[in-house]
Amino acid sequence: MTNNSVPTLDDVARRAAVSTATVSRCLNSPEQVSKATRARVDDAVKALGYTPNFGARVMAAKRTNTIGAIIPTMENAIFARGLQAFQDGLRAKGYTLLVASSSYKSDLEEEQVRALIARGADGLLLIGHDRSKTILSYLASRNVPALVAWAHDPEAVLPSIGFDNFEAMFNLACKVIAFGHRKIGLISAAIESNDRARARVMAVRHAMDQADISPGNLHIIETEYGIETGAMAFQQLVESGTVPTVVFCGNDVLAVGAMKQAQKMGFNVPSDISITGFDDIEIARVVSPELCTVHVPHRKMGARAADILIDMVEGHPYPHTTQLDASLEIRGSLSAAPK
Amino acid sequence: MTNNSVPTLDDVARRAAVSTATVSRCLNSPEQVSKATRARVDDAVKALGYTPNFGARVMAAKRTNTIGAIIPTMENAIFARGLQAFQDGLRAKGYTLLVASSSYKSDLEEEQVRALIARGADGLLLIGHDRSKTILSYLASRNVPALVAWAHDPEAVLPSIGFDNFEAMFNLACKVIAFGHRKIGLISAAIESNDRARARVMAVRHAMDQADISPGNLHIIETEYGIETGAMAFQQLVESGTVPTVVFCGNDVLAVGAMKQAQKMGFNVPSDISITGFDDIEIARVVSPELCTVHVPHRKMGARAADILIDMVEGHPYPHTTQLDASLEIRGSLSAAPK
DNA sequence: GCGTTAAATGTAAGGGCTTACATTTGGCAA
DNA sequence: TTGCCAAATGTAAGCCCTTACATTTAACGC
Repeated sequence: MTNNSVPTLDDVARRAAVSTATVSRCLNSPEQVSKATRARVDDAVKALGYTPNFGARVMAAKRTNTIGAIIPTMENAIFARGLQAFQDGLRAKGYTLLVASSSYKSDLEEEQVRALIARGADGLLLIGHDRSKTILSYLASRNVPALVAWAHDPEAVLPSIGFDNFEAMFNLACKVIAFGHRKIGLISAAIESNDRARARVMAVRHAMDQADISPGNLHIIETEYGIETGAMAFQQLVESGTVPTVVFCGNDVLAVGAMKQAQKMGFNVPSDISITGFDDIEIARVVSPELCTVHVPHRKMGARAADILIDMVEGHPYPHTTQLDASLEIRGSLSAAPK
Repeated sequence: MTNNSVPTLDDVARRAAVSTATVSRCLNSPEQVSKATRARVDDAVKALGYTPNFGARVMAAKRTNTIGAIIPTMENAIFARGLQAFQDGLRAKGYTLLVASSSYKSDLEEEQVRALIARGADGLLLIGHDRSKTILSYLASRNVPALVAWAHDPEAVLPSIGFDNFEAMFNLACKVIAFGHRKIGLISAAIESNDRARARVMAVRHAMDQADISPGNLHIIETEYGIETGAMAFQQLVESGTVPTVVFCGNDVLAVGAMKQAQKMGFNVPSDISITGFDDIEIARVVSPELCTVHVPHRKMGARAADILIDMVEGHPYPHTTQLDASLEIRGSLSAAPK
């Protein structure tokens, strides 16, 4: 480079005594360039410390090799883990991940969708099916493929990969009911605009219905995500009336909070109160008793999501929905209902 | 737009009957445009569903409003939490976060640095000071400001925000030694190219030295990050010779693994063996006994890091190093050494 | 050595935006 | 009314790549 600024394709071309087109080809489809030339160009690239200008590249090629992901929060281990696998999958195929978080707020999510697309995301990973028509039509109009993860709904417009939240929770609930539980507490994440949480609640209701347990025996508390909030919710649950014999929790974090609080309040888990979670993150095995929960294959989901989304972006065929199995993990925090 | 493709500035300009320059100004410095015109342009933007083309914008403006962060892994709650705060801070000032993870590998980190810069990151957040000269000079040559977090070293080339890993661990070690412990185990993350881990190990050594405890009384096991690996490391430690009365762990996750394993092997924590962690993530309070650890202000660090990095990027003055306090959390997993 | 063809390389046209500079407009003092 | 100046707006030059198309080179069979 003649001056002290960042080198461009032109500088490389000049130094290697070839045209810019050849340099570009060296970088993008080396097989089209003769060995000798390629070597010369590579040397020049190295000597100048050249890195292609992203903006220019995007403009010229109309592709960014960037995939955006919008998750509710990075602080939930479940998303972090899935996302790590997702990123590894993307990296393996030359894509970069752009992450944004919506804090479980749908207007924020909408903003993030726009931001990511504005930045040229070739495709988007979203969590759950709940979102406004606005977003959907925006996605459609911009022609950006989007994949929904952590949910499974063959009916939905967007393709998805995930497990059946309803079914998984339903299975758990049936199991719990078979253990003799009739007075049931449920600590859930906010249900509005969170189809996963909603499905889980509905599943418990449905299982109770099938077992002829009056809906009046179900007490639901909605709260934010967190150990603390789980603990508070448990306390509220207990103080607000009859003590349940089992408390379903929308996820492991809430469950751990609930369990801690139960123990603090003098209940024995599980002989006084059983507690169940959802997700099977590491913390589930760390508490004692170990948390009975639903195992979700986060990593697998992330990895597969990467493959599918890339197929979508590159125009290859892909499955509209991919269902993974979520399995019950019956552990110490669940036992028969006290007499 | 005349055809069915994505609308451009030109389309907006035409529809609002102004020049492209005016539209651009409306978007970037609205105060330069008269109210009436602005309204007209805004309408056109909305009507067309216009979103600026990122690539073009980057090319023309040479700024991306993007900050890159390279963390070892998203799966460690400590980074996830700090990063969430970091992102919130960036968002508040109109920046977007680009995340990459290096899996604790320095060559991978180097690759990611290049990738992020190639994508136009205006600034970079890195973890820890350990990295090759290559990276440093690359950063310098590209003129991209970088801030180091989770570490504090006034001597280092790169500005940093964090706490003094050595001092924090030293304080903890002194406390532990004051409890009468002499046979000491240490489970650490890999030390090579991880200055935080190294500082923590050195701190224990130093504290022992000061207390005239022979270095022979220290047994160190290096292992990867994870609950499982922590458990295995503990087992290895115990089986490889004299049983220590205390086991320092490089972080909470390892510590939890170690504690679980200790209990599984029939040790009582803390009366047989004390165990300490580092980070004070949620899990530390979930295990029983609660984990004695060092509290690190992750969120604060993330938030401050965002502010500082933006100042760097925008050319404002900023502190070369910012030290935060890491405080001891003496909890149940630490007690006096057994007689 | 010639023609034919494939491989290698070059030429140059965008791509959508920002911004320096040029021009127009409108308000206001004289 | 005129002239001046600031505010508002317009014009057009890049920014740095990729790629369609054009051209040159090399290889090969005869």
